[in-house]
Amino acid sequence: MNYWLIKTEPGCFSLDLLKKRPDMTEHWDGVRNFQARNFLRDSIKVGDMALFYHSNIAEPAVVGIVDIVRAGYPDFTALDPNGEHFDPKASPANPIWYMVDVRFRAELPKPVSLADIKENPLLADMPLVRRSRLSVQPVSAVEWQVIMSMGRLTA
DNA sequence: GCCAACGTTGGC
DNA sequence: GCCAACGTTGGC
Repeated sequence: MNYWLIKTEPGCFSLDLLKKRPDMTEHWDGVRNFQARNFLRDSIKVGDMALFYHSNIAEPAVVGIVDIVRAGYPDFTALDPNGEHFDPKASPANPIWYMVDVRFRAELPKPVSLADIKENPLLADMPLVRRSRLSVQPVSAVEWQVIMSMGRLTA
């Protein structure tokens, strides 16, 4: 079982949206970065959990956690010429891009902001802090526990 | 809205 | 295969 952090802009895919449909899964699609793609395709497994991070807003923060309910499979949004995530190089035989399905698990009673994360020396090695724009990144067990505790979420 | 970081593209 | 130009991300 591994831990991850996935970023979304709440304008297009917010935790609230997931929360409203606790019994449904959602495709987490549109990732167009090779390093992130590799994690989605090769590393993320069913049963893994991910921190749900809202970016590109006034106070970017980890706002909740989601379960990975389906491991990497081809991101069909790359094949839709009218879609926002269309990639002319992708084809059914060579999908290039991958996505996973996630399901709402919990909301953090206290969102953990990027500022909070930067202040905590235990979290200094997170790619998030190292100014990476990576939209899917691994999280260590220790980092996970620290963020759970900062977010006042008890298992 | 600005701009720094950084990944990708394409000419050579 | 180098590297300049360009596009995107995302914090501020």
